[in-house]
Amino acid sequence: MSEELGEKPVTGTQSIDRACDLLIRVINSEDPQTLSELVAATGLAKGTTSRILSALERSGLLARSTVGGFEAGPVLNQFAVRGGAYTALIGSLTPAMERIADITHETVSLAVTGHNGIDNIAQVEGSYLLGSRNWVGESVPSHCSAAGKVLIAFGGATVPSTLAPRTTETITDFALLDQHVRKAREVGYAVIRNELEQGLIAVAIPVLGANGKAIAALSVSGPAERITPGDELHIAQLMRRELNQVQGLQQEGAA
Amino acid sequence: MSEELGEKPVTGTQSIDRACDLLIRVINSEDPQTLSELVAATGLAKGTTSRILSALERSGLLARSTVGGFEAGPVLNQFAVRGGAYTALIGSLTPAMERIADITHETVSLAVTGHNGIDNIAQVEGSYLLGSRNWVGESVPSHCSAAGKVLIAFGGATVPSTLAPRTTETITDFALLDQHVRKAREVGYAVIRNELEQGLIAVAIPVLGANGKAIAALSVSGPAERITPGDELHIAQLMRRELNQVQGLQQEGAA
DNA sequence: ACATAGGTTCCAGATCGTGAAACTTTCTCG
DNA sequence: CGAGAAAGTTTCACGATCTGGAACCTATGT
Repeated sequence: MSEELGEKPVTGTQSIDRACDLLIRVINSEDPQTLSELVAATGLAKGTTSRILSALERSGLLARSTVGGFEAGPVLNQFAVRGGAYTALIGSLTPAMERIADITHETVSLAVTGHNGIDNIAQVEGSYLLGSRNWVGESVPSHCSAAGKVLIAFGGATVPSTLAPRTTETITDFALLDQHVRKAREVGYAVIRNELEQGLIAVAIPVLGANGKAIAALSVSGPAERITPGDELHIAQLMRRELNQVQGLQQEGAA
Repeated sequence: MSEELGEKPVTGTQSIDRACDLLIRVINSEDPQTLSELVAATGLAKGTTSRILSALERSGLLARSTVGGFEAGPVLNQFAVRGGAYTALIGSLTPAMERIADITHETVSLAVTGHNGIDNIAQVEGSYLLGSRNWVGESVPSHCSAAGKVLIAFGGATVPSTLAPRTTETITDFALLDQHVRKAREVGYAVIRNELEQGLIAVAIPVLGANGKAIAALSVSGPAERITPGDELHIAQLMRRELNQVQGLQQEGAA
């Protein structure tokens, strides 16, 4: 999903690249992945795939599920219970997110720049029945996410190499995206209206780290019926206010 | 740490094995690991190590820390926020663990069989000041852990290939370990007294899965001054009683 | 018992990874 | 500020290592 022309070929790691690809496919899958599924998905030879998976299993990164197929192994699950790098950040911002959710009644999300787009790492539900579902652990392209736009605007992410459309209103033009990014840098927040999904509005502000660059983005999202263009500034200001109250703590979350 | 004589050589994955080793070293380290440190630790050539780490970084499994050195990358951190495989198990048993801690005032731990020994995946502190520190995310050898003994006894782990001593009382004799394991299977719980650390006593019972095998172990641990041999049965019975109350939920945790 | 799908092992061949050294970049300290 | 060292990256020829097809297992279902 990121092999663009002009990229240097990168040589000397074929087998490792394949192993990484397999590993990531498995750990990003909800269900255990069987050898055959992985062979089909990657196009590798069956023997090769089997050998690589066995190596990953031997190291404890993967394990065979009792129901058949591969899943994350003890080494990774153990890593997960230790918490990972985002826990400090999430911990410091959760109270602010809860207050924002209380006031707006909308879903509040925390996102960081991931390996392939913007990763949602925490979420607090609003009280409305109609709201964003829980997408913690999922990624979205940066150009059609409010969090993505502010992260780009404040040095926390780079412009993606392609602007794939998600709706008819998704920004697919680099110049237009640049305009939105400049605007975000100017006003301190970014918005998406129907750009990720029809009817979905989101407003995001950057969470700035010690070096002045965005390390994360805080966002409020809800349906177009409830969040009007006139609400955007108000929501952004609310988020900024709440975020400022934990500004001291926020720094630890950086790194 | 597990290359014993008699193991089949396993060929065809040298580079992948090296990559896994590097990856695991990095994610199991508290601090970012620099290239030089990893070169020194693994004995690999500098160029080779650099190339492998670059590949792991490219895939998002590792990332370069802002302070220098490698740390877990976005792909793994994202995996961690999704929770990993143990969350269901931990969630279902936490209430029971809290009640046990309330009654005994001692530290209660939950452990599973890991890739290299017994992994502690959850812990509830007792009220005593003197107690086990938090060792969630750490592993201990199965032969000197109460959890390890019951896991072996109830089919949830295998006897390690070597019995390394941790104290003068650590079991280093396979026959003696077998006696302890049989005893555990007979009475339904296992104990360590000074075998992991001088003065540390622990009592563990198995958490049985759908197939009748142990999927985890619940344990209470504290200093020898407080947990006398006479208390062991009592503690085991208490744990069993509390565990039985969530028996229905427990099954989901299997897998 | 047979057939089928899913998975593992084998093997010869050449592709791919290796390591030493050269090179570049980033610190460190006089 | 500049020299020197330390840390990291790239290069390249060589041959060890990985590859993929096919044979070989082994469950599972009919």
